[in-house]
Amino acid sequence: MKLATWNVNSLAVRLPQLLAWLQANPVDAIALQETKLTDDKFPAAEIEAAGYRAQWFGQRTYNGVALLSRGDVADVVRNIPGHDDEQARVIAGTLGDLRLIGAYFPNGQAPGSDKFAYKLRWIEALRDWVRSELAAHPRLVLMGDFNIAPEDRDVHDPVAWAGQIHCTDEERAHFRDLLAVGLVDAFRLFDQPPKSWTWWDYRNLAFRRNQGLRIDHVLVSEALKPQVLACTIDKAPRKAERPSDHAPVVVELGD
DNA sequence: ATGACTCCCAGTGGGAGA
Repeated sequence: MKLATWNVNSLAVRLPQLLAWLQANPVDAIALQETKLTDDKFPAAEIEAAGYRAQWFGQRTYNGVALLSRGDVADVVRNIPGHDDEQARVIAGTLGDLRLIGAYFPNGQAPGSDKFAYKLRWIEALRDWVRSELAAHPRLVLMGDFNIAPEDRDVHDPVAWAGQIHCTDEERAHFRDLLAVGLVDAFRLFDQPPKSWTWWDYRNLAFRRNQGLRIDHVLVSEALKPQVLACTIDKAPRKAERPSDHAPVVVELGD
């Protein structure tokens, strides 16, 4: 079984690339972030024609998430129950005996800003909810754009990024608190090439220079950890014409 | 270097992203 997460930075723009990627990488499920579409504009027909069922939850201009899967998902949840939020950032569903949660974490803009405070509160609410989800669903995957580079080795220039958004001690502590509910970073279960990133700035020839951050993650529950066979970043879509600034992350689970 | 690019909604510019 293969799962993926990809911040597409506008599904309206990236739909052809998504469909091509799914044809080349027929994963069992994929979580999408930054669809930037109201629900009435979601391209459900095109996605169904490509062989995927879809659940979606969006809004105009910003945010928006979706969960695509080969089979039907059950018990779909949109956003964090009990956490009032105008922003469409979470979609969850159960595929077989796997609980899948796709999330688009707030950017946070700058340490000390209102958006930064919102980011931290949002992560705390997510953590509390994921803890309860884990109790009900031991086989759980939390994947998406976390907007956090967990360690310095996830940053192309840790000195320049020190204390900057995505790299602050507070964000990293919140990431560790999330792991502490019983999750593990699937990417770090394996030896990985140095300078592995999932996002590269559109500016500065950042992709060509491989100047990026690893901010998109797949976290698996302790119960799933023994079944993780591989976790990789697919840089190919970042080389396309009009790419998203993020690359997909793919995880393979054994039986 | 308070830059750079891309997307969106706007409307011939500006906010946000990361």
